[in-house]
Amino acid sequence: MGVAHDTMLYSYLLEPLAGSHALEDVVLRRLGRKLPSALGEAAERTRELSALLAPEIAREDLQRLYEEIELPLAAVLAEVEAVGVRLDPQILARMSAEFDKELAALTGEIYDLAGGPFDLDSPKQLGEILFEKLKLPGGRRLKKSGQYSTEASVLESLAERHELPRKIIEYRTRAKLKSTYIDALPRYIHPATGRLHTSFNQTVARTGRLSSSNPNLQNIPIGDEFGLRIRSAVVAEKGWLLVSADYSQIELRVLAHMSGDALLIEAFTRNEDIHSRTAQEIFGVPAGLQTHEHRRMAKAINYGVIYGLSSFGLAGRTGTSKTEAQEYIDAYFARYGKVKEFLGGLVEEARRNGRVRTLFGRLRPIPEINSKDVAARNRAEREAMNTPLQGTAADLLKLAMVKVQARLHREEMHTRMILTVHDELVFEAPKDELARAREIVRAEMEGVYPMKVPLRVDIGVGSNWKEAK
DNA sequence: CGATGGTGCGCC
DNA sequence: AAAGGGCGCACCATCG
Ligand SMILES: Nc1ccn([C@H]2C[C@H](O)[C@@H](COP(=O)(O)OP(=O)(O)OP(=O)(O)O)O2)c(=O)n1
Ligand SMILES: [Mg+2]
Ligand SMILES: [Mg+2]
Repeated sequence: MGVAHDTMLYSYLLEPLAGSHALEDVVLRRLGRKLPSALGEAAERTRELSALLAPEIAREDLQRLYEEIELPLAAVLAEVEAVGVRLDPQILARMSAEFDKELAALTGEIYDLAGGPFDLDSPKQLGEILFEKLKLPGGRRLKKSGQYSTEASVLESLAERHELPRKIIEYRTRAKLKSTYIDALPRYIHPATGRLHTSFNQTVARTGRLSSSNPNLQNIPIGDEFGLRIRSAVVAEKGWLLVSADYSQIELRVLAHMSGDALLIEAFTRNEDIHSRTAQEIFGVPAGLQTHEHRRMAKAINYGVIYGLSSFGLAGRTGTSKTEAQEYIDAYFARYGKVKEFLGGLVEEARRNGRVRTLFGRLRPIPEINSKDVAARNRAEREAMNTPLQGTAADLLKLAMVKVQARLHREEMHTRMILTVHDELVFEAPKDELARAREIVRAEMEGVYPMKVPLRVDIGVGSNWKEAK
């Protein structure tokens, strides 16, 4: 027997902002009573709940999203979680010892520079040392706690006045990698399978994205050499290979489709790389000479500008003046005229309906859109601009997951899906199935849903995740 | 002692 | 952080 009504998915689709969609909470919220502990009565309440929610799903036009995407996806996710990923604990064990030494040395240097020991993991203590004891300039106060801000960008701005801030940044970066990944991940290896089994949460993100927890495998480092080493610890079984398939410039392509902007559509029809072009424009580096870091920063700028980055924010990130930043933003939207119109239309839609939808009809309420609090309202406008694009990209990947998995099953392949990261799927394939697996993945992902622009997927293969990307 | 809030930061 | 969006986790500080 299959599943007919999934109240958790119903609830999430109807109220994506709700904090919980656990049966107990949904019964309380929607039926106004406590879920009985007696199983027979609990079953009655559950049936009553599904009878309430199913027609609402239909009224809100969420039926196809539920039947064709979310419900079949739940089964796919269960499989992906059960398969798990292999981790090479030796790579991380070596790094742990290495980081121990490095962190100890950094700690000593920092105490010397600070004129005494303190808790390096305490931003509160660090702030007092920097701005009171050492009397460094600035000292912006945080809103909620009144503490001094000690985040990396603040420390960076202090770096020319004192050696300490750089050391702190170095310490923080190393400590973060060690505590969150190097030491934490091996503890999650399941004794029975010898693999890592994350949870992919289907009812958490307000835009329709999936999230991953315990452990989170959607934020495995990639940034610098150490990050790459950590990523290389996610490995394929002997005789198998990892295949990574990541949509190229996905939300930009979604934007091109939804806005209908001719120039953006033409760019993708010509197979151009907008991130790389932005890198060239901002840093003056031609495509051939760009590092991953260049493209990554350019990507952040592209999405930042689209989703409401201010001239202040852009100037802070690029080091240019606020005036120049504003000129860049203006030029950006002047170039893509219909993009500006389209984003404005989303804000209008939110004002009118109190909510926005993705291409597939997924809903997100924007409750603060008419707020009198300027900050809250501005934030709501940015949410209204972001959600249809981020959410449509999520819908596309979810649909692709369902299709790819169906195809792998239908063709009785041994290739298995092991990870999903927003616009990327990772598979583990037996070496002799590799070519076929690649074909299937590319075909199903690129053909998932025909759009005004082609969808492109970058596919890589390797014995570990770093190599495959 | 555990829960909660805040800060900071890893990724997309 | 006043002003890209979306997450989860580690750690400190504080509260009850
Ligand atoms: N700083 C960032 C990075 C990513 N994203 C969103 C938009 C991207 O489309 C999506 C997927 O992230 P990718 O890193 O895969 O970015 P792209 O798909 O745009 O580029 P690429 O061609 O490198 O895959 O996540 C974002 O909003 N802000
Ligand atoms: Mg991508
Ligand atoms: Mg990606």
